[in-house]
Amino acid sequence: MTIPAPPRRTQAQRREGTIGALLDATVNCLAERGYAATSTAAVCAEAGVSQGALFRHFPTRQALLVATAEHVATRNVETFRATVAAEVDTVDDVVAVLGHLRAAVLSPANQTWRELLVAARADADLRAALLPARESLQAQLLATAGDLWGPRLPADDLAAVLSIVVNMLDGLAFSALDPDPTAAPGRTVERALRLLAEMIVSHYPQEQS
Amino acid sequence: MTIPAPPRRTQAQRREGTIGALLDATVNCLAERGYAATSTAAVCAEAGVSQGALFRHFPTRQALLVATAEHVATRNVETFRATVAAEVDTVDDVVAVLGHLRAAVLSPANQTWRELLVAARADADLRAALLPARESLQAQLLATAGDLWGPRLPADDLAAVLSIVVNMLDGLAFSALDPDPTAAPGRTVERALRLLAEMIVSHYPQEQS
DNA sequence: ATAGAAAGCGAGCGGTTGCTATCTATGGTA
DNA sequence: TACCATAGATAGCAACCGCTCGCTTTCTAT
Repeated sequence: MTIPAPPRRTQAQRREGTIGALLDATVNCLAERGYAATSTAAVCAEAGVSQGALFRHFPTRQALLVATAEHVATRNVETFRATVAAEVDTVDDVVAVLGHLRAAVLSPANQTWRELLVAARADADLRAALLPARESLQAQLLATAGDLWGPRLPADDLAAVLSIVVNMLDGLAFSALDPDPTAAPGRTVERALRLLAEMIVSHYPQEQS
Repeated sequence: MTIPAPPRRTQAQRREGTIGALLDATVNCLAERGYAATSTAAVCAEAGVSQGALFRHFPTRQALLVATAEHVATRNVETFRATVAAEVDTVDDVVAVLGHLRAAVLSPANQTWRELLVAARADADLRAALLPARESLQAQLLATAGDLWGPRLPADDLAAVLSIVVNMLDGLAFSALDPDPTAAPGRTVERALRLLAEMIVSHYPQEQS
């Protein structure tokens, strides 16, 4: 009948725990319900934490969102890095990479990032906070792509190809109205990705090995 | 000292006038301040109309936004149609068309459409209202592109190319953090557009005339 | 053991939101 | 003219928002 002894945690552990829960909850809320519906109350409910706890660690809602942005930015970099860790020679290889990238772009972390991006358009402070994270993300993405394609094409062209690919995938994700965008809305997306792969490979033929 | 005689307007004219003013005001609010800041009060202030007038013609805020979506959808079709009304033979021609398309995508009407797109992700009713408009828009876009490129490449490939182009431009617009995305954030966007044009032209060489 | 600091809680405050109820003004109709 | 339906204006309501404040609980240092 006795209440089980609560686990003993140091203050830093408690702090880190609730902050982590709040950040994860914010990511979930943003990805599932969108920016407007991500109220402090909703985040606290999802995190299993009171509002007082939230405002102890984040002075304002905006601060929480900025912290969440930086949180998912690092996650996204890791995801991308893990996604393109493959050899690319044939068209099918490129198609496979594009498919994996597409799945990564549709992940909750990237969904959250996108939600924050559009919100930043109407919020100068959030925009200022997102800019460096975005540049760092792009730089790391470029470096990762360089490891894969470096010898195959000049650096400027690599940035251009990357811009085409990621912006297309982002545009696809932004404009997706269906709850599951990978479901069959016609094959034109798959066809477009394969066409893009063919164009890239034929425009930059592999070095003779 | 007498108040100048108010112009005599029929009821239908009054109705149409305020509805038009409300729709235009909603487009402006969405494009400039974003979805969340587009409150009924803000729209009414921008339109120079009372809230009572708004709720007479639109039973709910959502209905206003849905009507606005259909409003800008037709506008966007016209814009696109006017944008691609050019001959395309050389790479420079394609680059020019892509540039015009980019400008069109960054226009307020398309900005509004994008704002509604992301809002629809968290709003089933708005999503249901946007779906047919989106399909119609895509179909008309495809038809227009067919007039330009029809003899040059098979229909399936045309849809794929179109998907690549518009999704890339959309992604570019969505991810733009700067107030003026056309300003010089490096030349990589221009480079990417030119590269894309080269790829398209070389992949689908023009028919011998 | 005890005092102080940090973490967490939840009631509540001012402000804004979408929307309604009530009233007046205006155009159509006999 | 008299009458009515429609259009528009104004005031205000209930709900929700971000955020604050006083309080209790939990860890740390002496």
